[in-house]
Amino acid sequence: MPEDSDKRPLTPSDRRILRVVQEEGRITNAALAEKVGLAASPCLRRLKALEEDGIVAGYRAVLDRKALGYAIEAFVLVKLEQSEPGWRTRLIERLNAFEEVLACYAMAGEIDLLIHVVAQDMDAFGEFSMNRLLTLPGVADVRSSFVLSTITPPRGLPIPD
Amino acid sequence: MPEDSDKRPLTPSDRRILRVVQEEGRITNAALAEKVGLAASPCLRRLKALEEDGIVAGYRAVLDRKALGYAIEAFVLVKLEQSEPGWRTRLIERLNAFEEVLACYAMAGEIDLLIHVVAQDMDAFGEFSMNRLLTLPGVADVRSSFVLSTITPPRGLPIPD
DNA sequence: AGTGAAATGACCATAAT
DNA sequence: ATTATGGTCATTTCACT
Repeated sequence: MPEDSDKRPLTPSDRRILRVVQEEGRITNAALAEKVGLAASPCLRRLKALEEDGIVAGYRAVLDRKALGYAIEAFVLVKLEQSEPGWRTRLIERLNAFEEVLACYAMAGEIDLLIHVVAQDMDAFGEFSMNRLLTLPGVADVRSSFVLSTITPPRGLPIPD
Repeated sequence: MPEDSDKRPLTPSDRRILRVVQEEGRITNAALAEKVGLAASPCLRRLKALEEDGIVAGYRAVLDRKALGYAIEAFVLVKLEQSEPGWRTRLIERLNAFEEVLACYAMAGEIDLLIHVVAQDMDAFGEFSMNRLLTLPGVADVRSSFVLSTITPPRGLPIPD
């Protein structure tokens, strides 16, 4: 039922625009136009169209995790119990309410959920994991894997030609 | 040895700015100033300072993965072999060269690397995983976990008061 | 191309140290 | 007094029609 509205094919200009704004989200339209080799006016129209179509879903500042005091970054692997219908909605709400959750994915296979998390320190992480995650209704087990270093920092999707 | 230069404490205004730009990275300075209750000029000065200090590391447009034709999103768990010094640098280079890698983390514990990946379809994913990842020198084993749905879409860090 | 809005920098005010 | 904050205004640049 959720249908991909209309997949207008991307023009080469669109692709160039996407490549740039994915890396420099706050670039001015004037500078963007120059980079992609368009005049300002058509460049802005294309960017707006990409936003309109949801291809550009939004813009975010990327903040420095450590500078903000989050020493711990981890991925938490969650197994769920077989449970009543409706668990999903409630669980999503509860998870989204945890500020330390950066992202959460429902997965195929052994692990049911993969949760990307930050915490100020190990104590805070332990409190989150033990007292808040594990006690959620439907959660059977949690296992945590800690990030030692970021080899490839989060970056954009490839934009094929 | 890379030391956190100077941790200027964040003012309440800084925090408000960070909360906003993390969600609306392309907001105009004028609108940002209004939202955080500052005049345009000091607001811009603070934002620039936050960028200067690396607290704001950059800005990115968030693109729609499916709209761009990536049906597959997965996390690949990699185990490495004991290997010669210098493996790390070479491996990082090789990994970064793969466009389908959205992020890659060195992890503590059983799994050595966690790689966030997209692919157009299963064929493309298989080709990447089998022919390109697994054949990298030093890679002992890869296991893939596929994303079924995104429960909490990637969002910003919590900014405490 | 033109008009209104935004960005940017020079300068001032106030308060806390 | 110095430092750190915010404000006002004038000029340049940009967004958008």
